[in-house]
Amino acid sequence: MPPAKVHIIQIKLAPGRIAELYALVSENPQLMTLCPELDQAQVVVTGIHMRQRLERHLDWETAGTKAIVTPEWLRESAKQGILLPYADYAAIRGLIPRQLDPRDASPSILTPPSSPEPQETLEQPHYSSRYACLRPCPLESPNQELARQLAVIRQDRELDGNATSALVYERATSVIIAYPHKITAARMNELAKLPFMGEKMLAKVEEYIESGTITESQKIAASGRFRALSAFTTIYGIGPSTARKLFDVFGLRTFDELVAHFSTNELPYLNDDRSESRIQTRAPTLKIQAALALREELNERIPRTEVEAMHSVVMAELEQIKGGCTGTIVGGYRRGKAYSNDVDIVITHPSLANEPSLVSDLCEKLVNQLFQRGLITHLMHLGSFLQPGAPRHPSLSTIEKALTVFRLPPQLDPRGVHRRLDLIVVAPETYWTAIVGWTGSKMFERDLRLWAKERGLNFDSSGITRRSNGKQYFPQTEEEVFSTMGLGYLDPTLRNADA
DNA sequence: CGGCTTTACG
DNA sequence: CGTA
DNA sequence: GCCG
Repeated sequence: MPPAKVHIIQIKLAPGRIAELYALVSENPQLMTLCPELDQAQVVVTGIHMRQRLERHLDWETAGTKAIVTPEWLRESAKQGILLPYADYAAIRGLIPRQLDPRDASPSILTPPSSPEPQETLEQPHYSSRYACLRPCPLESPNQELARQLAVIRQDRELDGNATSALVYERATSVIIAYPHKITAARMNELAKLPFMGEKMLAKVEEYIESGTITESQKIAASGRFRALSAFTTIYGIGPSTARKLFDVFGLRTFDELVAHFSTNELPYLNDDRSESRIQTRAPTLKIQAALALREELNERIPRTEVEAMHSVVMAELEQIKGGCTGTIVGGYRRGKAYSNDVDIVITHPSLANEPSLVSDLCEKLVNQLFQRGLITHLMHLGSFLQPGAPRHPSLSTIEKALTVFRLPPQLDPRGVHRRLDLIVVAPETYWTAIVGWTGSKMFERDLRLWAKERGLNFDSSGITRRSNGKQYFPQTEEEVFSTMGLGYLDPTLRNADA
């Protein structure tokens, strides 16, 4: 009997559990294989128990042709090394899972009344994939501490301006946190088969297993220069290059020295004071001095309840400008993080369809109104207003962003902590690519673009285009964003590919 | 040995 | 150069 | 530093 084709419905399953289930399937190839297409699956593993809920994914008649089972079936089958009877693990009351007939296992599908297109199969997510966008990666990993120590080396390379070396550690770390088992000496053989695990990386992992620490990480973490550069780059607007200059050229070591330095100096490319004399109708730009003063607040993490409060406040103001907008919180919040570093909201409205000028209008109006209300205190970036004449016309810009500093009104936050808030306004046709593009994580997005590029596509937040002919795709659901690029779907909570 | 995501804005 |  |  060929392996059973198993599809996992991610909805209603905890992120950690989803990753575990994927791992179980992958580890038992003789028993079962992953099937990214629900239509073609023989066995469907789901946490759903209600018929109506299931019917959002699968029509009732089709469901009757498959075995719809609970995750326990998968776990027990993997443990015992056999395909256990489906009927004992029915997920839905009143739907007896069908026992598979070996005869219809091999041909792809026997009765496909509702499968018009051949639709090539999607690449299935797996922790051994070379692409972060194909590795299910929950927030918590059994290898958190190892990842943390490797991340020290990565950051050191980054601070030294060695982006390429940093990238390797970033990728290796990403693979390690997607690996669903605690890495031990017994697992080294398997680890060595994973992508980006080369000679040097494995040596470091081995050292960690044996001693609990990586010498190089320890040494870096103890270095005064590393500590200073890390501290300096926590300030918004100071990156590796500026931090090195401040340390090496100006000899600065502490925040107090930074404050003194910037009370008489400003970075040249942030030194635009032309608006100073005019009456302030626009939020001031955040310059280094202000960023230094706000450093502690901006680095304070934001609990989910407060992220939601910020969203509510923004949506209430938006409703006054244009009724019926939708605004979705993306970023780390959408990936399930308990605390966020900033808040990203993707906003759209039906009337913005194919109207780039309305997109930027709405973005500007929203920012102005929030500034008038005292809610936005600083502005780092406002999307351009597509000047007639100069700009090119790659389908115009149907996406605008405003990078801001925001404070909740005193009733909602007596402390009035300054928070980073990004507002992204998009036309409805680019809504779903914007959602995927702004949900992250960073490594996930990089590999999404790399995957697309290697397949002749270009992915960005404002759409998917074929590189050869410029043909544009506008997916109508998040799943469609993935399937358009030939990727199996991954729940947002499984896109935590960064250390 | 070349490539490593993407690219406009300030 | 720094940021998303 | 690792991959193709």
